[in-house]
Amino acid sequence: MNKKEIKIKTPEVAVDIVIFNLINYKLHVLLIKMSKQPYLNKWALPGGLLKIEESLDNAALRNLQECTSVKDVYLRQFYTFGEPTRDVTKHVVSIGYFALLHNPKLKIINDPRYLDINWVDINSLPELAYDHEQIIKTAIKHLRNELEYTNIVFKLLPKEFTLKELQIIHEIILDKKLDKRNFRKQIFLRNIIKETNKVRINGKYRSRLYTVI
Amino acid sequence: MNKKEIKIKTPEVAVDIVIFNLINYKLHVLLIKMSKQPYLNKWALPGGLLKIEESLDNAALRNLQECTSVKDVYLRQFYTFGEPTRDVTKHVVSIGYFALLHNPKLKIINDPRYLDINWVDINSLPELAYDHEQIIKTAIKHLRNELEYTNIVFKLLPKEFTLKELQIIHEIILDKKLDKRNFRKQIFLRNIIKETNKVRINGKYRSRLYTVI
DNA sequence: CCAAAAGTGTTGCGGTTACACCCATGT
DNA sequence: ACATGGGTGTAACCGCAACACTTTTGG
Repeated sequence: MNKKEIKIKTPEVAVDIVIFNLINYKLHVLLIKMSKQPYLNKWALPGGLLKIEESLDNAALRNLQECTSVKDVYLRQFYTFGEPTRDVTKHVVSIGYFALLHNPKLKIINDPRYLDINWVDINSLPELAYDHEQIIKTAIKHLRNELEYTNIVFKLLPKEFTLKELQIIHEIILDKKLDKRNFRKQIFLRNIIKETNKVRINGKYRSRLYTVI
Repeated sequence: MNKKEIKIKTPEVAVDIVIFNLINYKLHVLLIKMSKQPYLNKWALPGGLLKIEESLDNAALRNLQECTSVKDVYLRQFYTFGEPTRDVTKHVVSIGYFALLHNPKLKIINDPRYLDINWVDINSLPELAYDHEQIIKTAIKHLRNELEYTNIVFKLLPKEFTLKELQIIHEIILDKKLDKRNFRKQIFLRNIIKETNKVRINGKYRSRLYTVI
């Protein structure tokens, strides 16, 4: 008698994490390559089943930390995906989280479920396992929406950043060009950053560094 | 050998529905009284376990229709609650939905889980089972938020309504007084309602009825 | 004639947008 | 000297908020 024969069929619960990171002024997400059928060699989001007596936020953080070494991370639930067909093998309801962080170290993969791990530009996603493309698209919408109400964008930047960088991130997430002077006016008006006395030297150009208040 | 002994412990999945309705110009939610320990005689939200191979939206609609007779209903997922302690007996992850409707017929209760069913003013909630108070509070926040972006508020009104009624709903949900002239200007500007040639007579007063475009 | 609700416009302010030139520096 | 990016201010416009009186009608 093995487990499968006696298992009572109920939907299972998982979390999937859309981990955003900015590389070369492009928004990337962390993907892992799967080691098992039916999604062998397909890319997918990090994630996994919720453990009994574990909170959703914990499960998200745990799965995040299996891939990256991070301390201060913005991690937020944004939507739950439950179509019975989203996983071809069984019915799994997945709670979507997105994370914002800045160039974290990736951990060596020691998870047998994963063959590889990589940052992928959100504009050049490969074919993804499950409904993970939809999850990423939905995450981007929520990220865009939150940008307008919160200061989460700083989580994608290093401690010290230039105004140009800050503007570019806004442009990427909102997917439109912004006016330099209006952008700076607005930022200063909101009183959320302050000058440092440092300057970033980039070739012959130098620009002032700022930091979050 | 019974089921309990061989059951593999995993979190279960449920949906809970916050059904909003407007009664006497007050926002109400539908609550049911529970028939079983440990929440015997406690009020709770309608809801129930997700069936295998059932979509979340379907589960929400099914549970909604067990209580009310509705055709056109606005039903929307807003957040997922998964604290292991939210149900004292087992670990249930619950996907929260809210529904907007106008004075639906309540069905006779034929669900053995329910002793009673009732509309309750959101400002005089009794002590609730599980974390349902938190779920309702969260639903109200999301309702308020959506009000600013969408036209969902009409789902709480009859087909034909007065501008006064429309304004009152906005005031209730936003929890603040609005200026009559500004409100009407805005509504007309948005081009979302049109005049009917009917008039509501209320005692000695009469006001024009409008309908959604 | 008085009380109560319906209905109707204008003005001012504040925030957003549009827009162009100078500076510093490395080649 | 010139090419490139960094940095800065003003004017027009639009949406939002504040605000009060007239009309109707039942008692």
